[in-house]
Amino acid sequence: MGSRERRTRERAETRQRILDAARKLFVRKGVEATTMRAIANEIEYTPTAIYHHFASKHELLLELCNIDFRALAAAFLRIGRVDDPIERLSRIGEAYVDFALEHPMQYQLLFMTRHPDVSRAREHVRGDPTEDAYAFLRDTCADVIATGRLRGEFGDPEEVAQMAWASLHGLIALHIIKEDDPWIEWRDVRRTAARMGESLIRGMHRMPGVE
Amino acid sequence: MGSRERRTRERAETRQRILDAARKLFVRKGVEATTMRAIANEIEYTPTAIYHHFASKHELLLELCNIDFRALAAAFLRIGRVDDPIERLSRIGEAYVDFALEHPMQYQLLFMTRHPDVSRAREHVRGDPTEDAYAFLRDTCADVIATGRLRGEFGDPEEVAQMAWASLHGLIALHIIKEDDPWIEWRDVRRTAARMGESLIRGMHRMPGVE
DNA sequence: GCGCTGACTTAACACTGTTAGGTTTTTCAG
DNA sequence: CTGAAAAACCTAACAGTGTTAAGTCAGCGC
Repeated sequence: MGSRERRTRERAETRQRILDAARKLFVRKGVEATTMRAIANEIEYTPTAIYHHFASKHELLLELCNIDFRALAAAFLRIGRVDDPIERLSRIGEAYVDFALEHPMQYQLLFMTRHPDVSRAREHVRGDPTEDAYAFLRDTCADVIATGRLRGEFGDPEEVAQMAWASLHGLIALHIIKEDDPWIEWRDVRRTAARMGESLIRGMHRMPGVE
Repeated sequence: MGSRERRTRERAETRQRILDAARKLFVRKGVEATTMRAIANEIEYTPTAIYHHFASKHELLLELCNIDFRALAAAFLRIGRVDDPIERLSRIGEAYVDFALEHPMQYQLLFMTRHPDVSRAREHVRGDPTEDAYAFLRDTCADVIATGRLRGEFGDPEEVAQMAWASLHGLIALHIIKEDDPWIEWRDVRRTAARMGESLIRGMHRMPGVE
Protein backbone atom coordinates (compact mmCIF):
# COMPACT_ATOMS: atom_id res chain seq x y z
CA MET A 1 0.00 0.00 0.00
CA GLY A 2 0.95 3.65 0.15
CA SER A 3 1.79 3.64 -3.50
CA ARG A 4 -1.56 5.21 -4.22
CA GLU A 5 -0.64 8.00 -1.84
CA ARG A 6 2.68 8.41 -3.58
CA ARG A 7 0.88 8.71 -6.90
CA THR A 8 -1.40 11.49 -5.71
CA ARG A 9 1.52 13.21 -4.03
CA GLU A 10 3.55 13.05 -7.24
CA ARG A 11 0.59 14.39 -9.14
CA ALA A 12 0.34 17.31 -6.72
CA GLU A 13 4.05 17.92 -7.11
CA THR A 14 4.00 18.19 -10.89
CA ARG A 15 0.91 20.36 -10.60
CA GLN A 16 2.88 22.61 -8.31
CA ARG A 17 5.86 22.60 -10.66
CA ILE A 18 3.58 23.71 -13.48
CA LEU A 19 2.22 26.52 -11.31
CA ASP A 20 5.72 27.63 -10.34
CA ALA A 21 6.98 27.59 -13.92
CA ALA A 22 3.91 29.43 -15.17
CA ARG A 23 4.19 32.08 -12.45
CA LYS A 24 7.87 32.59 -13.18
CA LEU A 25 7.28 33.07 -16.89
CA PHE A 26 4.09 35.11 -16.50
CA VAL A 27 5.90 37.47 -14.16
CA ARG A 28 8.98 37.72 -16.34
CA LYS A 29 7.45 37.93 -19.80
CA GLY A 30 3.78 38.67 -19.23
CA VAL A 31 0.83 36.37 -19.71
CA GLU A 32 0.24 36.88 -23.41
CA ALA A 33 3.91 36.49 -24.22
CA THR A 34 4.40 33.18 -22.46
CA THR A 35 3.24 30.15 -24.36
CA MET A 36 2.10 26.81 -23.11
CA ARG A 37 5.07 25.35 -24.92
CA ALA A 38 7.42 27.59 -22.98
CA ILE A 39 5.88 26.59 -19.66
CA ALA A 40 6.12 22.93 -20.60
CA ASN A 41 9.70 23.36 -21.72
CA GLU A 42 10.60 24.99 -18.42
CA ILE A 43 9.70 21.81 -16.53
CA GLU A 44 10.81 19.46 -19.33
CA TYR A 45 7.37 18.22 -20.26
CA THR A 46 5.28 18.24 -23.38
CA PRO A 47 2.73 21.06 -23.72
CA THR A 48 -0.11 18.59 -23.61
CA ALA A 49 0.99 17.31 -20.21
CA ILE A 50 -0.19 20.60 -18.71
CA TYR A 51 -3.70 19.84 -19.87
CA HIS A 52 -3.81 16.85 -17.55
CA HIS A 53 -3.58 19.26 -14.63
CA PHE A 54 -5.34 22.39 -15.92
CA ALA A 55 -8.15 22.60 -18.42
CA SER A 56 -6.65 25.59 -20.23
CA LYS A 57 -4.11 28.36 -20.04
CA HIS A 58 -6.83 30.54 -18.62
CA GLU A 59 -7.62 28.14 -15.79
CA LEU A 60 -3.94 27.97 -14.97
CA LEU A 61 -3.90 31.73 -14.73
CA LEU A 62 -7.00 31.78 -12.56
CA GLU A 63 -5.45 29.35 -10.10
CA LEU A 64 -2.45 31.67 -9.73
CA CYS A 65 -4.78 34.62 -9.17
CA ASN A 66 -6.60 32.66 -6.51
CA ILE A 67 -3.36 32.02 -4.64
CA ASP A 68 -2.42 35.70 -4.77
CA PHE A 69 -5.82 36.86 -3.59
CA ARG A 70 -5.36 34.68 -0.55
CA ALA A 71 -1.86 36.08 -0.02
CA LEU A 72 -3.20 39.62 -0.02
CA ALA A 73 -5.98 38.74 2.42
CA ALA A 74 -3.36 37.11 4.65
CA ALA A 75 -1.26 40.29 4.55
CA PHE A 76 -4.30 42.27 5.67
CA LEU A 77 -5.06 39.82 8.46
CA ARG A 78 -1.54 40.24 9.78
CA ILE A 79 -2.45 43.85 10.53
CA GLY A 80 -4.90 42.48 13.03
CA ARG A 81 -7.20 44.41 15.25
CA VAL A 82 -5.50 47.77 15.62
CA ASP A 83 -7.69 49.69 18.01
CA ASP A 84 -8.10 52.96 16.15
CA PRO A 85 -9.96 52.13 12.92
CA ILE A 86 -8.48 55.12 11.12
CA GLU A 87 -5.01 53.88 12.02
CA ARG A 88 -6.02 50.42 10.83
CA LEU A 89 -7.28 51.87 7.57
CA SER A 90 -3.98 53.54 6.82
CA ARG A 91 -2.12 50.34 7.72
CA ILE A 92 -4.27 48.52 5.17
CA GLY A 93 -3.28 51.11 2.63
CA GLU A 94 0.39 50.60 3.37
CA ALA A 95 0.09 46.83 3.10
CA TYR A 96 -1.77 47.18 -0.17
CA VAL A 97 0.87 49.45 -1.69
CA ASP A 98 3.62 47.14 -0.45
CA PHE A 99 1.95 44.16 -2.08
CA ALA A 100 1.57 46.02 -5.36
CA LEU A 101 5.13 47.30 -5.46
CA GLU A 102 6.63 43.95 -4.50
CA HIS A 103 4.58 41.96 -7.00
CA PRO A 104 3.63 44.33 -9.82
CA MET A 105 2.93 41.56 -12.29
CA GLN A 106 0.66 39.74 -9.90
CA TYR A 107 -1.01 43.05 -9.16
CA GLN A 108 -1.72 43.46 -12.83
CA LEU A 109 -3.28 40.03 -12.98
CA LEU A 110 -5.47 40.60 -9.93
CA PHE A 111 -6.62 44.18 -10.39
CA MET A 112 -5.81 45.34 -13.89
CA THR A 113 -7.04 42.46 -15.98
CA ARG A 114 -10.57 41.41 -16.56
CA HIS A 115 -11.43 37.80 -15.70
CA PRO A 116 -15.18 37.50 -15.30
CA ASP A 117 -14.86 34.03 -13.77
CA VAL A 118 -12.23 34.41 -11.05
CA SER A 119 -14.75 35.94 -8.67
CA ARG A 120 -17.26 33.23 -9.44
CA ALA A 121 -14.60 30.64 -8.63
CA ARG A 122 -14.06 32.25 -5.21
CA GLU A 123 -17.72 32.78 -4.45
CA HIS A 124 -17.57 30.53 -1.39
CA VAL A 125 -15.14 32.76 0.51
CA ARG A 126 -17.03 35.96 -0.24
CA GLY A 127 -17.44 38.20 2.77
CA ASP A 128 -15.06 36.15 4.91
CA PRO A 129 -12.34 38.65 5.89
CA THR A 130 -9.75 35.91 6.27
CA GLU A 131 -10.03 35.13 2.58
CA ASP A 132 -11.65 38.24 1.16
CA ALA A 133 -9.43 41.32 1.37
CA TYR A 134 -12.20 43.62 0.19
CA ALA A 135 -14.43 42.52 3.08
CA PHE A 136 -11.64 43.34 5.51
CA LEU A 137 -11.38 46.83 4.04
CA ARG A 138 -15.12 47.39 4.07
CA ASP A 139 -15.45 46.24 7.68
CA THR A 140 -12.70 48.63 8.69
CA CYS A 141 -14.45 51.48 6.89
CA ALA A 142 -17.62 50.59 8.77
CA ASP A 143 -15.67 50.83 12.02
CA VAL A 144 -14.33 54.23 10.99
CA ILE A 145 -17.85 55.45 10.31
CA ALA A 146 -19.02 54.02 13.62
CA THR A 147 -16.61 56.29 15.50
CA GLY A 148 -18.72 59.19 14.28
CA ARG A 149 -15.64 61.10 13.23
CA LEU A 150 -16.62 61.37 9.56
CA ARG A 151 -18.89 63.99 8.04
CA GLY A 152 -22.49 63.05 7.65
CA GLU A 153 -22.36 62.39 3.92
CA PHE A 154 -19.87 59.56 4.42
CA GLY A 155 -22.17 57.06 6.02
CA ASP A 156 -21.94 54.26 3.49
CA PRO A 157 -19.07 51.84 4.28
CA GLU A 158 -19.16 50.43 0.76
CA GLU A 159 -18.71 53.86 -0.79
CA VAL A 160 -15.97 54.90 1.63
CA ALA A 161 -14.17 51.62 0.98
CA GLN A 162 -14.43 52.17 -2.76
CA MET A 163 -12.99 55.67 -2.44
CA ALA A 164 -10.06 54.48 -0.36
CA TRP A 165 -9.35 51.52 -2.62
CA ALA A 166 -9.75 53.53 -5.81
CA SER A 167 -7.32 56.26 -4.85
CA LEU A 168 -4.52 53.83 -4.07
CA HIS A 169 -5.30 51.59 -6.99
CA GLY A 170 -5.26 54.54 -9.36
CA LEU A 171 -1.83 55.61 -8.25
CA ILE A 172 -0.39 52.11 -8.51
CA ALA A 173 -2.07 51.26 -11.79
CA LEU A 174 -1.03 54.47 -13.51
CA HIS A 175 2.47 53.99 -12.22
CA ILE A 176 2.62 50.49 -13.68
CA ILE A 177 1.08 51.42 -17.02
CA LYS A 178 2.84 54.73 -17.58
CA GLU A 179 6.03 53.81 -15.75
CA ASP A 180 8.50 54.64 -18.46
CA ASP A 181 6.39 57.33 -20.03
CA PRO A 182 8.62 60.39 -20.39
CA TRP A 183 5.62 62.73 -20.08
CA ILE A 184 5.05 62.17 -16.41
CA GLU A 185 7.64 62.90 -13.75
CA TRP A 186 6.58 60.30 -11.24
CA ARG A 187 7.11 61.02 -7.59
CA ASP A 188 7.83 58.30 -5.06
CA VAL A 189 4.71 56.12 -4.99
CA ARG A 190 4.74 55.36 -1.26
CA ARG A 191 5.08 59.03 -0.38
CA THR A 192 2.36 60.16 -2.76
CA ALA A 193 0.15 57.33 -1.57
CA ALA A 194 0.61 58.35 2.06
CA ARG A 195 -0.18 61.98 1.29
CA MET A 196 -3.20 61.05 -0.76
CA GLY A 197 -4.51 58.77 1.97
CA GLU A 198 -4.04 61.45 4.62
CA SER A 199 -5.73 64.09 2.48
CA LEU A 200 -8.66 61.87 1.70
CA ILE A 201 -9.22 60.97 5.35
CA ARG A 202 -8.80 64.58 6.45
CA GLY A 203 -11.27 65.63 3.79
CA MET A 204 -13.85 63.16 5.06
CA HIS A 205 -13.21 64.08 8.68
CA ARG A 206 -15.67 66.16 10.65
CA MET A 207 -12.86 68.15 12.28
CA PRO A 208 -10.10 68.17 9.68
CA GLY A 209 -7.57 69.88 11.95
CA VAL A 210 -7.59 67.16 14.57
CA GLU A 211 -6.54 63.63 13.77
CA MET B 1 -4.73 66.30 -64.01
CA GLY B 2 -6.22 66.05 -60.58
CA SER B 3 -6.35 62.34 -60.90
CA ARG B 4 -3.33 62.13 -58.67
CA GLU B 5 -5.26 64.07 -56.08
CA ARG B 6 -8.15 61.69 -56.41
CA ARG B 7 -5.79 58.78 -55.83
CA THR B 8 -4.40 60.21 -52.62
CA ARG B 9 -7.91 61.12 -51.51
CA GLU B 10 -9.13 57.60 -52.19
CA ARG B 11 -6.15 56.24 -50.33
CA ALA B 12 -6.99 58.43 -47.34
CA GLU B 13 -10.57 57.23 -47.55
CA THR B 14 -9.74 53.55 -47.39
CA ARG B 15 -7.28 54.30 -44.62
CA GLN B 16 -10.12 55.95 -42.75
CA ARG B 17 -12.43 53.04 -43.46
CA ILE B 18 -9.85 50.70 -41.98
CA LEU B 19 -9.59 52.88 -38.88
CA ASP B 20 -13.36 53.00 -38.50
CA ALA B 21 -13.77 49.26 -38.90
CA ALA B 22 -10.92 48.56 -36.51
CA ARG B 23 -12.32 50.94 -33.90
CA LYS B 24 -15.77 49.43 -34.21
CA LEU B 25 -14.49 45.90 -33.71
CA PHE B 26 -11.95 46.79 -31.03
CA VAL B 27 -14.67 48.52 -29.04
CA ARG B 28 -17.17 45.73 -29.51
CA LYS B 29 -14.99 42.66 -29.08
CA GLY B 30 -11.76 43.92 -27.58
CA VAL B 31 -8.39 44.26 -29.23
CA GLU B 32 -7.11 40.74 -28.72
CA ALA B 33 -10.34 39.21 -29.89
CA THR B 34 -10.55 41.08 -33.19
CA THR B 35 -8.42 39.68 -35.96
CA MET B 36 -6.95 41.40 -38.95
CA ARG B 37 -9.12 39.10 -41.05
CA ALA B 38 -12.22 40.36 -39.28
CA ILE B 39 -11.27 43.98 -39.84
CA ALA B 40 -10.58 43.28 -43.51
CA ASN B 41 -13.83 41.42 -43.86
CA GLU B 42 -15.73 44.33 -42.36
CA ILE B 43 -14.65 46.60 -45.22
CA GLU B 44 -14.66 43.81 -47.82
CA TYR B 45 -10.93 43.68 -48.35
CA THR B 46 -8.26 41.06 -47.99
CA PRO B 47 -6.28 41.08 -44.72
CA THR B 48 -3.11 41.95 -46.58
CA ALA B 49 -4.65 45.14 -47.92
CA ILE B 50 -4.51 46.60 -44.42
CA TYR B 51 -0.75 46.26 -44.46
CA HIS B 52 -0.57 48.75 -47.31
CA HIS B 53 -1.89 51.37 -44.91
CA PHE B 54 -0.55 50.27 -41.51
CA ALA B 55 2.66 48.41 -40.78
CA SER B 56 1.02 46.11 -38.24
CA LYS B 57 -1.98 45.57 -36.04
CA HIS B 58 -0.14 47.35 -33.27
CA GLU B 59 0.48 50.46 -35.37
CA LEU B 60 -3.18 50.51 -36.28
CA LEU B 61 -4.02 50.44 -32.59
CA LEU B 62 -1.54 53.20 -31.81
CA GLU B 63 -3.08 55.45 -34.43
CA LEU B 64 -6.48 55.01 -32.81
CA CYS B 65 -5.00 55.83 -29.40
CA ASN B 66 -3.44 58.94 -30.84
CA ILE B 67 -6.81 60.14 -32.10
CA ASP B 68 -8.42 59.53 -28.72
CA PHE B 69 -5.69 61.31 -26.81
CA ARG B 70 -6.36 64.34 -28.96
CA ALA B 71 -10.09 64.02 -28.33
CA LEU B 72 -9.53 64.05 -24.58
CA ALA B 73 -7.24 67.06 -24.77
CA ALA B 74 -9.89 68.80 -26.87
CA ALA B 75 -12.53 68.04 -24.25
CA PHE B 76 -10.29 69.63 -21.61
CA LEU B 77 -9.67 72.68 -23.76
CA ARG B 78 -13.40 73.19 -24.08
CA ILE B 79 -13.45 73.85 -20.33
CA GLY B 80 -11.37 76.91 -21.07
CA ARG B 81 -10.09 79.42 -18.63
CA VAL B 82 -12.49 79.16 -15.70
CA ASP B 83 -11.31 81.84 -13.30
CA ASP B 84 -11.19 79.85 -10.07
CA PRO B 85 -8.53 77.16 -10.56
CA ILE B 86 -10.16 74.85 -8.02
CA GLU B 87 -13.41 75.12 -9.96
CA ARG B 88 -11.46 74.41 -13.14
CA LEU B 89 -9.84 71.37 -11.54
CA SER B 90 -13.17 69.84 -10.66
CA ARG B 91 -14.48 70.57 -14.17
CA ILE B 92 -11.49 68.68 -15.53
CA GLY B 93 -12.41 65.80 -13.30
CA GLU B 94 -15.98 65.79 -14.57
CA ALA B 95 -14.85 65.87 -18.20
CA TYR B 96 -12.43 63.05 -17.52
CA VAL B 97 -15.09 60.85 -15.94
CA ASP B 98 -17.50 61.66 -18.76
CA PHE B 99 -14.94 60.63 -21.34
CA ALA B 100 -14.24 57.39 -19.52
CA LEU B 101 -17.88 56.45 -19.07
CA GLU B 102 -18.83 57.33 -22.62
CA HIS B 103 -15.91 55.44 -24.19
CA PRO B 104 -14.89 52.73 -21.74
CA MET B 105 -13.10 50.67 -24.37
CA GLN B 106 -11.08 53.61 -25.57
CA TYR B 107 -10.35 54.43 -21.95
CA GLN B 108 -8.95 50.96 -21.51
CA LEU B 109 -6.71 51.40 -24.52
CA LEU B 110 -5.41 54.77 -23.41
CA PHE B 111 -4.95 54.31 -19.69
CA MET B 112 -5.20 50.66 -18.82
CA THR B 113 -2.97 49.08 -21.42
CA ARG B 114 0.73 49.32 -21.68
CA HIS B 115 2.10 50.61 -25.00
CA PRO B 116 5.67 51.77 -24.51
CA ASP B 117 5.73 53.46 -27.91
CA VAL B 118 2.55 55.53 -28.03
CA SER B 119 4.11 58.26 -25.92
CA ARG B 120 7.23 58.22 -28.04
CA ALA B 121 5.05 58.67 -31.11
CA ARG B 122 3.45 61.76 -29.56
CA GLU B 123 6.67 63.24 -28.23
CA HIS B 124 6.33 66.36 -30.36
CA VAL B 125 3.14 67.54 -28.65
CA ARG B 126 4.44 66.96 -25.14
CA GLY B 127 3.73 69.83 -22.81
CA ASP B 128 1.40 71.56 -25.26
CA PRO B 129 -1.91 71.77 -23.39
CA THR B 130 -3.91 71.82 -26.62
CA GLU B 131 -2.68 68.33 -27.41
CA ASP B 132 -1.45 67.04 -24.07
CA ALA B 133 -4.25 66.56 -21.54
CA TYR B 134 -1.83 65.84 -18.71
CA ALA B 135 -0.10 69.18 -19.22
CA PHE B 136 -3.48 70.92 -18.97
CA LEU B 137 -4.12 69.17 -15.66
CA ARG B 138 -0.67 69.94 -14.30
CA ASP B 139 -0.93 73.59 -15.25
CA THR B 140 -4.26 73.85 -13.48
CA CYS B 141 -2.79 72.26 -10.36
CA ALA B 142 0.02 74.81 -10.50
CA ASP B 143 -2.62 77.55 -10.60
CA VAL B 144 -4.37 76.03 -7.60
CA ILE B 145 -1.12 76.00 -5.65
CA ALA B 146 -0.43 79.59 -6.71
CA THR B 147 -3.62 80.74 -4.97
CA GLY B 148 -1.95 79.78 -1.70
CA ARG B 149 -5.05 77.98 -0.56
CA LEU B 150 -3.37 74.58 -0.16
CA ARG B 151 -1.42 73.39 2.84
CA GLY B 152 2.32 73.83 2.70
CA GLU B 153 3.14 70.21 1.94
CA PHE B 154 1.22 70.39 -1.35
CA GLY B 155 3.60 72.62 -3.26
CA ASP B 156 4.51 70.29 -6.10
CA PRO B 157 2.12 70.65 -9.09
CA GLU B 158 3.27 67.33 -10.51
CA GLU B 159 2.47 65.48 -7.31
CA VAL B 160 -0.89 67.18 -6.84
CA ALA B 161 -1.78 66.41 -10.45
CA GLN B 162 -0.84 62.80 -9.95
CA MET B 163 -2.99 62.54 -6.85
CA ALA B 164 -6.00 64.04 -8.60
CA TRP B 165 -5.56 61.92 -11.69
CA ALA B 166 -4.89 58.75 -9.73
CA SER B 167 -7.99 58.98 -7.58
CA LEU B 168 -10.33 59.33 -10.55
CA HIS B 169 -8.47 56.81 -12.64
CA GLY B 170 -8.62 54.29 -9.83
CA LEU B 171 -12.35 54.57 -9.51
CA ILE B 172 -12.93 54.28 -13.23
CA ALA B 173 -10.44 51.50 -13.78
CA LEU B 174 -11.73 49.35 -10.94
CA HIS B 175 -15.25 49.91 -12.13
CA ILE B 176 -14.35 48.72 -15.62
CA ILE B 177 -12.34 45.71 -14.45
CA LYS B 178 -14.60 44.56 -11.63
CA GLU B 179 -17.84 45.76 -13.19
CA ASP B 180 -19.78 42.54 -12.97
CA ASP B 181 -17.99 41.26 -9.93
CA PRO B 182 -20.67 40.24 -7.44
CA TRP B 183 -18.35 40.95 -4.48
CA ILE B 184 -18.51 44.70 -4.82
CA GLU B 185 -21.70 46.69 -4.61
CA TRP B 186 -20.71 49.55 -6.85
CA ARG B 187 -22.16 52.95 -6.17
CA ASP B 188 -22.83 55.47 -8.92
CA VAL B 189 -19.43 56.35 -10.35
CA ARG B 190 -20.11 60.03 -10.99
CA ARG B 191 -21.38 60.56 -7.46
CA THR B 192 -18.51 58.70 -5.83
CA ALA B 193 -16.06 60.53 -8.08
CA ALA B 194 -17.52 63.89 -7.09
CA ARG B 195 -17.35 63.06 -3.39
CA MET B 196 -13.83 61.74 -3.69
CA GLY B 197 -12.69 64.85 -5.54
CA GLU B 198 -14.28 67.14 -2.96
CA SER B 199 -12.76 65.20 -0.07
CA LEU B 200 -9.33 65.22 -1.62
CA ILE B 201 -9.41 68.97 -2.26
CA ARG B 202 -10.80 69.68 1.19
CA GLY B 203 -8.09 67.52 2.69
CA MET B 204 -5.40 69.47 0.88
CA HIS B 205 -7.00 72.80 1.71
CA ARG B 206 -5.53 75.11 4.34
CA MET B 207 -8.98 75.94 5.69
CA PRO B 208 -11.03 72.82 5.04
CA GLY B 209 -14.30 74.35 6.20
CA VAL B 210 -14.29 77.13 3.63
CA GLU B 211 -14.39 76.43 -0.09
C1' DG C 1 -0.20 -13.11 -15.83
C1' DC C 2 -3.76 -9.60 -17.13
C1' DG C 3 -6.52 -5.95 -17.73
C1' DC C 4 -6.80 -1.27 -16.31
C1' DT C 5 -5.93 3.18 -14.86
C1' DG C 6 -3.58 7.32 -15.50
C1' DA C 7 0.52 10.12 -16.61
C1' DC C 8 2.57 11.48 -20.50
C1' DT C 9 3.72 11.91 -25.77
C1' DT C 10 3.10 12.31 -30.87
C1' DA C 11 0.79 14.35 -34.47
C1' DA C 12 -2.41 17.19 -35.87
C1' DC C 13 -6.19 20.96 -36.13
C1' DA C 14 -7.91 25.53 -36.63
C1' DC C 15 -6.56 29.90 -35.97
C1' DT C 16 -3.45 34.01 -35.44
C1' DG C 17 -0.34 38.07 -37.43
C1' DT C 18 2.46 38.67 -41.20
C1' DT C 19 5.01 38.31 -45.83
C1' DA C 20 6.65 37.03 -50.62
C1' DG C 21 5.18 37.20 -55.03
C1' DG C 22 1.80 37.88 -58.46
C1' DT C 23 -2.25 40.38 -60.96
C1' DT C 24 -4.63 44.19 -62.40
C1' DT C 25 -5.60 48.84 -62.90
C1' DT C 26 -4.08 53.58 -63.27
C1' DT C 27 -0.70 57.19 -64.26
C1' DC C 28 2.21 59.66 -67.15
C1' DA C 29 6.46 60.61 -69.99
C1' DG C 30 7.97 60.04 -74.83
C1' DC D 1 -0.98 56.20 -78.66
C1' DT D 2 2.35 53.32 -76.32
C1' DG D 3 4.99 51.27 -72.96
C1' DA D 4 7.00 51.38 -68.55
C1' DA D 5 6.44 52.36 -63.88
C1' DA D 6 3.67 52.64 -59.84
C1' DA D 7 0.19 51.72 -56.90
C1' DA D 8 -3.68 48.91 -54.94
C1' DC D 9 -4.93 44.79 -54.07
C1' DC D 10 -5.03 39.55 -53.95
C1' DT D 11 -3.42 34.50 -53.57
C1' DA D 12 -0.83 31.41 -51.09
C1' DA D 13 1.91 30.49 -47.68
C1' DC D 14 4.80 30.72 -43.20
C1' DA D 15 5.76 30.28 -38.40
C1' DG D 16 3.65 30.36 -34.24
C1' DT D 17 -0.46 30.01 -31.00
C1' DG D 18 -3.91 27.21 -27.78
C1' DT D 19 -5.93 22.90 -27.87
C1' DT D 20 -7.27 17.94 -28.89
C1' DA D 21 -7.60 13.01 -30.64
C1' DA D 22 -5.22 9.02 -30.48
C1' DG D 23 -1.83 6.74 -28.97
C1' DT D 24 2.30 4.62 -25.60
C1' DC D 25 3.77 2.72 -21.59
C1' DA D 26 4.68 2.15 -16.65
C1' DG D 27 2.73 0.50 -12.44
C1' DC D 28 -1.35 -1.12 -9.83
C1' DG D 29 -5.00 -4.56 -8.01
C1' DC D 30 -6.90 -8.93 -8.98
